[in-house]
Amino acid sequence: MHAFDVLGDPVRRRILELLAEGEMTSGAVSSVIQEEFGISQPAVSQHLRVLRDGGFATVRPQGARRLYAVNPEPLRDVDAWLDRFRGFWAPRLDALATELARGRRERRRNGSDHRDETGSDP
Amino acid sequence: MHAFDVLGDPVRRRILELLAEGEMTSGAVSSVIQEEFGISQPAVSQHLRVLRDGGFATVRPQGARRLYAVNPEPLRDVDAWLDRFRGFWAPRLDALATELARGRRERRRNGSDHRDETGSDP
DNA sequence: CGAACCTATTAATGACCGCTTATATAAGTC
DNA sequence: GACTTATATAAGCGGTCATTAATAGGTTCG
Repeated sequence: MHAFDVLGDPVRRRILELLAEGEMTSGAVSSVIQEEFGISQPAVSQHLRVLRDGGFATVRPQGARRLYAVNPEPLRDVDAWLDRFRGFWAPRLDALATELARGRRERRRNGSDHRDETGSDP
Repeated sequence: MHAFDVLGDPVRRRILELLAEGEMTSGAVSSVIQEEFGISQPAVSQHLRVLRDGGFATVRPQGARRLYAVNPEPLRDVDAWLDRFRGFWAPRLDALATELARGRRERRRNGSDHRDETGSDP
């Protein structure tokens, strides 16, 4: 499943928003989501699974609970994909800032090819 | 259809990549996509429609042709949604750069609420 | 140990999405 | 005005994904 497909679901986006604020147990996530979206616990668990499989979240068992946390890699890829559009809303000065960020990101990945990291593979 | 749903499809992402490089006629887009993905002209046309409806692209008739161009707004929203995760991969110095960009973006929108622009509405 | 949690998995169902084929509309060309 | 080109729409089908219901695997605690 592609990064954007994972993010295509509002429940999964909301879960990531929650995890962005810090580690949370599966149960805590479930509570909030069930409250907000009115879906069952298994449904939430399956969304968590998709997030895990997609590399958006990591799990760490703690007794009977499972602590979930954000794994930023795929989100960074999405961010990188957006680079090619930044010119549309970040003219001139901002460009300097994002170019800085981009260059740095580029360097961090092992001086790679940059082509189509998140892209649409025919 | 939500922004991320629109971006969930590889064909649509590819179309946006093409349009990012400049205006293109429907036909030109179709050629490339049909070549790369092996789908029909109507299929491409339908994807263009989704991009139009989602506000990702604008059209401008020119004789018999239709010129498509990127409309960055929804992409900017996606970018804004990512803000809450930037801390994960843009520590310290990069933070300055993105914070610059973010502040500027914030200011440009009419000093709004910033909450959940692209978000998952329960 | 056994009962009460906490979380994940499986199987089945329903909805939606993307594709194709067929067709419509509109503009250029002879 | 007929023919071709350019693009869009309509209808129908197949597949995929989210959800639920039922269940299973662990963990804590009395």
